[in-house]
Amino acid sequence: MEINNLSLYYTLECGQTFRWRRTSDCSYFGIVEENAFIIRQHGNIFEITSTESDVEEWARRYFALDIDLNNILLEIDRDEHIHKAIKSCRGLHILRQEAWETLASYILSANNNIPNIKRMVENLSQRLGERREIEGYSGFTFPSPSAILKNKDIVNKCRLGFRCDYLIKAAEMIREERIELVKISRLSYEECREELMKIMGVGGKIADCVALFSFGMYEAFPVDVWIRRIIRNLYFSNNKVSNREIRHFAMRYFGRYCGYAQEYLYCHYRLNKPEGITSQTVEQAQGI
DNA sequence: GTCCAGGAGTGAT
DNA sequence: ATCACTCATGGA
Repeated sequence: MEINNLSLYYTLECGQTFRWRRTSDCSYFGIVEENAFIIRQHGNIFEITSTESDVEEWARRYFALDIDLNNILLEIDRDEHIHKAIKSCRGLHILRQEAWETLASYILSANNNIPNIKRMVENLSQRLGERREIEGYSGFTFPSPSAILKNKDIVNKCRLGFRCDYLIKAAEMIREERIELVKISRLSYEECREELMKIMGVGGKIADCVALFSFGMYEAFPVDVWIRRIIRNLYFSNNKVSNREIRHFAMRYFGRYCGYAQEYLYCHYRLNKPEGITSQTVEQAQGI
């Protein structure tokens, strides 16, 4: 299918999802909900192979192709810093990911790094998810709350550290319907954030990640150590400033699509200056 | 051995 | 409200 202005590299490797693997020929293999996918990009032509029947409909939803990305980027393009990030991460879309997996993954992200988060998510999936295969690649679905609760002993062996209890308590809240993610997704952003923060192990940052990366609430601005550094450096002359102040500043400064500003800044400052990824690799992965 | 990683809970002030 | 401390794990 033809999709304009979508970069698989920036979209799948900017850190919003932990479930995609770049293959040797720079296509991507991943499991999303119940299905396995392989996506190949040649410029603006995307070849999607999947166990899912309607891949075009899936892609429209998952990559949020209904949004007007150019208009969003125009609105957040406030100065030369963000302008540079927008230009360098061309084609980065914020995904609409499944809510439970997103919540669980970001609970595991606390005081953790991306390779280790990926390892933990993969560990859980291998042990408690269902196997899916496509074109010789295989992976596992992310375990449901009930699958996790039926196998707490196995969860305890997944090396989740202090986050293990948080994950199990969150799964209990979901199963007991004390938290209903579908309902929460329909609330206003502020109410949504408040509800998510009732979950043990979910503070403001993780609530914002779920709101942004699952519910498409672009007014959310998650503040992690990297975005904190970036904002402090670019807009506060490295002066002392709290995470709350950073968040309020960014929401006011970038406006209703500040979540996109957050992701472009994060991606630009992390992914475009990576160790181990040469610019050549980047270009290959971009499908140039 | 030390420091850091897409933080959050707890308790003291 | 804001601080300091702690939490388990793996990599540099």
